[in-house]
Order: sequence, then C-alpha cells, then structure tokens
Amino acid sequence: MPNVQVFEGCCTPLTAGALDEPEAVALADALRVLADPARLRLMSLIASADSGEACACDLVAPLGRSQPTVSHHLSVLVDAGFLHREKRGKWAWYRAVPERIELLRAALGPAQQ
Amino acid sequence: MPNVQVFEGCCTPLTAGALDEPEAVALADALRVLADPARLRLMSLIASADSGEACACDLVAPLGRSQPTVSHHLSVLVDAGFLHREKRGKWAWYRAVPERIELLRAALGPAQQ
DNA sequence: CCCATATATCGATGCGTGTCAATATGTGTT
DNA sequence: AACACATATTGACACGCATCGATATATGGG
Repeated sequence: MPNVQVFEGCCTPLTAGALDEPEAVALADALRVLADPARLRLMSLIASADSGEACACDLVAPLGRSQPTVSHHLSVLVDAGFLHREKRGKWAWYRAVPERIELLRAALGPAQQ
Repeated sequence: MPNVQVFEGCCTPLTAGALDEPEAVALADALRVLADPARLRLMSLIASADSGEACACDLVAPLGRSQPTVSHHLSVLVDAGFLHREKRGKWAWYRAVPERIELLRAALGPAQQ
C-alpha cells in the first residue's frame, strides 16, 4: 500500500464530469484502502466502540489475524487518514476520522451539493 | 475480479456496530470494484454523458487502454451492478445504476438513517 | 538492570488482477 | 457468401499486496 496519504479534498463527484487519470488514481487509492475485509472490520470495531477509541491490543483477537497483520492494516488506515493513532504508555489507541470517510462519500455522490 | 455480483442490500453502516467477516468481505468486494482508476473513469465518463448512456466504442480512446482491457473493466462493472449493458446492433451501450452506488454510500455512512 | 508485555518492522510467500496481443464471436452491408 | 467492424474471450505475464513467523523496538515493573 503506497503513497495514499493526503487526498486533499480531491475529485469532483463521479457524475460531475469525466475524471482525468490523476484524479481517478487518487480516488482509487483511497477506495483501495477500504476495499479490504480486515480494514473494514477494524474501522467498524473502532468506530462503534463506546469511548470512540480502541486499543490495538483489543483488536487482534476479534479480527482473527496475526498481530503483525493487524498492526500493518492499522498503519495503512492511519497513513490514509482514516484513523488517528495516539500512543499512551505501552498501548496504541485508535480513533476514527469521520471527515475522511465523508470525503469519500462526497466523491461517490451526486454532482450537486 | 471474482463473484461480486448481487450485494443484496448488505451491511449495516460502518459505525453501527462491528462487521462480521462475511459482511466485511461483501462490502470489500464491492469497494474493490470501484478501487481502480480505469473503472472510476469509465463510471464518470458514462454517468456524465449527456444522454445518460455511452457506447463502448467511445470509451476506448479517452481511457488510454486497449479495447480488450476496456471491455474487461466494463464487464466487471456490469457484473457488480454498477452499470447496465444494452446491446444495440453492433454496439454496446452502457448506463450507470445510481442506486447501486447509493448502497455503497449508505454502507460507508453514519449509522442513523 | 532484567524481564514481561505491546507494538512495529522485516523477509518471504502465494494469490489476485490489470494489462496486452491474438483470436473468437457477433452484426450489419454489399 | 464474403467482408468490415464492434465487442468479447483467451492466454500469458508482471506486479501488488495480504498474510505469517521471526525479530526489533519501545515502555513499564520489580
């Protein structure tokens, strides 16, 4: 998973006109980050946590993947801006970034508004 | 691109609770279809066409890919329900299926509504 | 200090898939 | 029937990436 990162606003909505190649690549990169079952489950686990945040230590078991794999996916989500990471002591706490997903929804949405 | 197809409603929104593995796989499959620059550009070209539909013959050149590649991507989009194909004479006409994208937007959206 | 625990990084592997050239299939025209 | 054209299918290849085990890097406790 390469240089996804910023995604600065990006992209007129799909129906608003033809995307050029760089716009399409940027949007595809963002979508590809979410287009993975493990990452979707991580997002949902974290976003639906009572406190709004979750410790990495509590995500390995429910995901049914190895600790390195979970750590990898969390890093991808952080790099792409979908999660915020905060290290507290030995633990890493993750929190969803709703505006980031809204950007995606906007890019898929109708042209007007 | 394997068995994407139906996607029957599918999936509580991301923030509504933890996705289980089958739900996550279904949503990831749908996202993966759109997570490609060529397919995003095809969607935008077709969705933004004046008549609401586009002939495959007019999609090869703007995409900058070979005819077989374009045909392949169109088939993937049709199989996943994002496009509707209608063969008229020698030509194949494609039309976007907005409700299909709305389903995706709903799955990424906030829990309520 | 030394150890236990939590997380991140590394290296390797196997599978999925985007792409093309070549070919097949379908459809209208002369 | 023979041809031209549009589209689909096939086969092959290269690259990306999800995954794991092993290891490295914190961080806190005795």
